Amino acid sequence: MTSTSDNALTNLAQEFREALRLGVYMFRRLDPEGELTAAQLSLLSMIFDAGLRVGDIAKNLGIKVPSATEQIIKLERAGLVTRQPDPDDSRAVQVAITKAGAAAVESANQRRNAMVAELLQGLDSQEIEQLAAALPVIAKLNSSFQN
Amino acid sequence: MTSTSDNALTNLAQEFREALRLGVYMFRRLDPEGELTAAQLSLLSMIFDAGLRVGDIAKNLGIKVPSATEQIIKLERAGLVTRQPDPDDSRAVQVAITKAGAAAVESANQRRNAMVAELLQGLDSQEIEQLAAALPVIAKLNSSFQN
DNA sequence: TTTGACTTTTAGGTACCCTAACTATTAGGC
DNA sequence: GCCTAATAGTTAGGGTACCTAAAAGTCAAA
Repeated sequence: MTSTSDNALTNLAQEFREALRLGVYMFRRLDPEGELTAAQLSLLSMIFDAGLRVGDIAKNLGIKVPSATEQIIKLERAGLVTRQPDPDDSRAVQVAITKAGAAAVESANQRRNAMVAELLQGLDSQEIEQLAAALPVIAKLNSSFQN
Repeated sequence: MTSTSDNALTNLAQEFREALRLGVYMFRRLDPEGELTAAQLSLLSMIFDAGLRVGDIAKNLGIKVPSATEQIIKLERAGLVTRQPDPDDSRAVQVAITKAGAAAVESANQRRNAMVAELLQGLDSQEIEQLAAALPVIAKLNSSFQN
């Protein structure tokens, strides 16, 4: 009989979903005047250190390949990434960040982090600790939800 | 000198944003075959117990009134909500859930909660506690980010 | 060397959000 | 009792970011 713990887990699931739902809105509203949208920043951050192929980007973002292509083309037009055929596989395309792209990422991250950090100042030290302790758990959940 | 704690807060902000970013994708993929989209479920859940006016719904969802109107009209066409003029204020519109709407919410919540609960089973008891402790904190952050 | 599997792009849609402008109703000052 | 200002919602038009289906090019293996 695990019905009690099952139920507790379901309640937690409900709360988690609710927190996530609101988080979606918060995430979207962070720095809406900024030079990069949330989706663009996510993509650029991913290739910040090393270039990736379109398929890898799509996979890491959790979106389909055509959606990734679309974003990448927009970023290329804005001069923030380059697209070059993969020397080892001519079917594939290597996407790399440009200097302008890297600068945009850093500036956007700075602005958004400052906004969130300001929100965090409304928390007391215990809440800060609770949040910090849970972030790795959430990251684990996110990574365990593949497909 | 608060530069050290400022920096810690900024790091936490970065981690939090990252968790949220991944959470957005997870949230989007929950039960994509379901009868209700995530946005529809959020709206219907909100009026599950008692009807609300369009403006209240928009406010609670964190979206603008025209966006709420649009969703509500779609739900009305699907037979999941009703729209009736507020007897106390003829400008206002009361949105209430129908039986079909309530049934759809319960079924959708059940499916989604089950999916998340299954993910939660991959956590140990300490991680469960850490997550549970942080959810109210995240809710507080979400609600403190208005506009 | 042909066939089937991959990688990406193109084409056409959909969901969900926005601002600006409009209609209808209410409420307050005179 | 009016006129005006504020409020509630809808309509119109637009944008972002996702999707599926299908096409085009390349690879790899029988």
